[in-house]
Amino acid sequence: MLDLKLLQREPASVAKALALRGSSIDVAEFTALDERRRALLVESESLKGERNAVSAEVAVLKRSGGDASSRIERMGTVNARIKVLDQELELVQAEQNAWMLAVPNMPHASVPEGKDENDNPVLHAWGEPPAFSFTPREHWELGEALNGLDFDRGAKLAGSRFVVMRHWAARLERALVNFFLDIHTREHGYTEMLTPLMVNRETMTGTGQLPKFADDLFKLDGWDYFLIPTAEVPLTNLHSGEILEESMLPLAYTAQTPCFRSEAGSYGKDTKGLIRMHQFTKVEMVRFAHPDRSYEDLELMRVHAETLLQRLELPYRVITLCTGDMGFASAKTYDLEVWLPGQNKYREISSCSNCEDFQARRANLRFRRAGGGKPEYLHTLNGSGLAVGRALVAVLENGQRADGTVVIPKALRPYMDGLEVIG
RNA sequence: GGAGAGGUGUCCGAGUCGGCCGAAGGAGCUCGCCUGCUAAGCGAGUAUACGGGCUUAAACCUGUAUCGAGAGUUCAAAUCUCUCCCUCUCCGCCA
Repeated sequence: MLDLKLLQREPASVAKALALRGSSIDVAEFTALDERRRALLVESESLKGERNAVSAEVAVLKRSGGDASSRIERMGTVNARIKVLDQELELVQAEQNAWMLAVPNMPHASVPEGKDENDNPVLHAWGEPPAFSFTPREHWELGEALNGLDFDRGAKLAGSRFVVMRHWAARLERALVNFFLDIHTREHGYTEMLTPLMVNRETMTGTGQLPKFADDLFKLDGWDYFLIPTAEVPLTNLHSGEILEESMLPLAYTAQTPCFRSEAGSYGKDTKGLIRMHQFTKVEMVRFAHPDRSYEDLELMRVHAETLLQRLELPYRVITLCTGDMGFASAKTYDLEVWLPGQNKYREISSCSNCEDFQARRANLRFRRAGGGKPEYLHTLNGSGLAVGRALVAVLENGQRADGTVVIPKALRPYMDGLEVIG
């Protein structure tokens, strides 16, 4: 959610910033709503002030045995008017709130301008795509041939975009999870968390999934619970409503969770393989940063994600999302794209974003500077570290050999009982 | 699922027959003093949100709201009523 005061003071510059990301707001509509809200508020509050004053007089009169009936009678009409005003006010406030919740975050000044994913500049690349003396296969061929990925049974049990992982594949998934978590907790200073996998409406609103993107979520029938699409949701909402000490910042959390996504609107995209599933595992990093230093935190988090790919010896590149390609809540995002020889292209495996105070305002995440002062919104960041299913894909496709076997990256072997080759 | 207890400010904790409660008291924190040693003493201050006034802005002044959430009764509710949520205890059930 954007700052109400900023919208009141400089609606034109807000609109300009949002236009960069291809989003338009109706400034006139906002201004009209806000002015209406304030007019109602002024009248209602002044009448309530009168009522409070008269009530005090009534109290005095009653205690001294005086007659307060005329004042009480007069308050009857005042109360009727207050009731009408407050009902109207509630409607206007609800409308304004809905309006505010539907507006995306503004891009940071350092974000390159652009229209869509074709305008995302490459920040840097690491590693060389391996050269094969044969035509590299896609991961689902390898996975099925090696009897590890069972898409047929996944479909039988649940439907399309589900998989059953067997034997080495299940083990590899767990190895990746443990490897990622170990590095984040031992070397990067993150605290490992285990959170609910379903959360309530308020939590989903705090990070921005609701109210606008309900179609992307799985909701439980008969319960006001939603399956989390990423651990970002429970982790970022962890301290909602709290006021943290400045000395506690930055807080760094990591969690591995299944992620559930309806993938509505992605029909026909990535229908084969593990790339786009209704359920996938992801290790997430979330940071609660000091607003003065949140962009340093973003660079740090990006490096944390990159470290994992380097240890796995997987070639990748980093792109900066342009203004037109960023997510709803983000002010700046880096995507890590890993090289997939089977597809012969780079595919997203991590997304690291600084949401600044956009989520903090929704979820009421604040801190107080040392030495007192008013609480301020902190900045929230989130990044994949990494998407486990896609990491498994990358390991298979990059490690494959002509005979159909797959070499496991050295860093992962301790997590696989020393196994060096699959197949 | 059954029975009971409870949800108050950063924290702990008082709120009697509804009014003088934004809320006693304590801790913590901030500032000042004192002391001269890692502690103590003294004094003052210390909620948030949204409006209005003033202002370049802030400070400041002022109003309203907030004592789990919502609704109701009343001139007036932390205090009464109802619904819901959450926590705790006991029983049942269960991994």
